[in-house]
Amino acid sequence: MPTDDDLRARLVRVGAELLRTENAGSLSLREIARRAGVSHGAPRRYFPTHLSLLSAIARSGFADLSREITGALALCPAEPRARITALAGAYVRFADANRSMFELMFRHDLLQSGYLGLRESSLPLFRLLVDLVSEARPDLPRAPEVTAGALWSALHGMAQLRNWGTLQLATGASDPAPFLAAILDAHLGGTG
Amino acid sequence: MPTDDDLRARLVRVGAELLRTENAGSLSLREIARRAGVSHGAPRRYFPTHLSLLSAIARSGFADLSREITGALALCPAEPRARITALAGAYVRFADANRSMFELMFRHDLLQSGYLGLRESSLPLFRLLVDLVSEARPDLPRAPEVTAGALWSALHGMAQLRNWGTLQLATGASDPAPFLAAILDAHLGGTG
DNA sequence: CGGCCGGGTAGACACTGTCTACGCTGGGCT
DNA sequence: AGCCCAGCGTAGACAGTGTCTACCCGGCCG
Repeated sequence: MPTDDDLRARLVRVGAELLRTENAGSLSLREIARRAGVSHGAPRRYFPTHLSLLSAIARSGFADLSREITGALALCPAEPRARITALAGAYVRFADANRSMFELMFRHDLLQSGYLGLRESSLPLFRLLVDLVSEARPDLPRAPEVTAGALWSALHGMAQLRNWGTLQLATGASDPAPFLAAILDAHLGGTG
Repeated sequence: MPTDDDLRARLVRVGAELLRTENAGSLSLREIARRAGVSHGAPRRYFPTHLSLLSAIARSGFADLSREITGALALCPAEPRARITALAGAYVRFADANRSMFELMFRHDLLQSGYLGLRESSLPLFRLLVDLVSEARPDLPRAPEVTAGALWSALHGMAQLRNWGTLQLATGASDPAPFLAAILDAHLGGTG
């Protein structure tokens, strides 16, 4: 239980923990400060504004997501299609397991998106996807960036709609697997 | 300029207008009341809580989206593939043109999603998409709900990622058309 | 005419984010 | 040694917010 590190990191960690029980809207600066055991003015030393603290928390969320994805890729065969499947599964699973964090991570109104290069946090993920796509299907008629962008859109939208509950309500299916399979098959072709 | 209708409708309209310049996070109850020319306690007569007012505003957003989509479908040939393309274009265009409203519409943390059947507001849209899909490709191996869900996920995710700016940043393309084409081709097959 | 009730006002309360002035504490310099 | 200062955190103020409550006023019905 590392409580002896610097306040900056502690605030981010406390915020991320709080995000597992509270929703993104109720992540108040003062509450984070309280749980971190400091006064409400203390965070200001490290984060000039509420939004910048939230941005740092979101950034830690991207790091977690990155970890989960690389973790899933580690224990999966080298075949590109299987790797894309693993990546997609990890993405959707993360969104399911960390609903509030996932929502915060893509809330540009809360996030002063330029701060700390937050928007860029997802670029490595995208590049990885581009590589996997062009490896899996070097024969695609479109640029791999386009296919990868479409694929990512589908993953992200599915995570979001599931997070909102609409997809389950509309289709009656709570298992994301069929949709994932449909998306991957559609963009990468068949089951091969 | 209808300012003579009841306060309930006026509040929703003022909120929607405000949402064209402010972002979803700063849609305060008191500000809406001010712009509507009433005291800060007045909305409470019609909306017991801030969230319920926001939900009503989001609902009006779904109505607008619905209008735009049916409008786009009206001036488009009866061929199903073309109609799906029109629907998709209208969806993404709406998200682009009404960024804050689009974001509010899918903010489950703000929206007490059960209120006024908000979640259900998107069901007709989905059913329409299911019908169009099964009409366009009656030979698909999967249930049309699955394909429609995957398609909707892709549309929605693309709108969201574009709203956030990531897709443009990652791919360098600001035109949604190639991605839309890729998505539609992937799920509906070729250009036929 | 009198009561009443829908619909709006105004003030209070706890809470928030931000700003500012103030302490403490430890380390480096003369 | 003595001092001073920068770094770090505290505490209070301020405007603004959502919610709650008491009040008020005008039009309606009996």
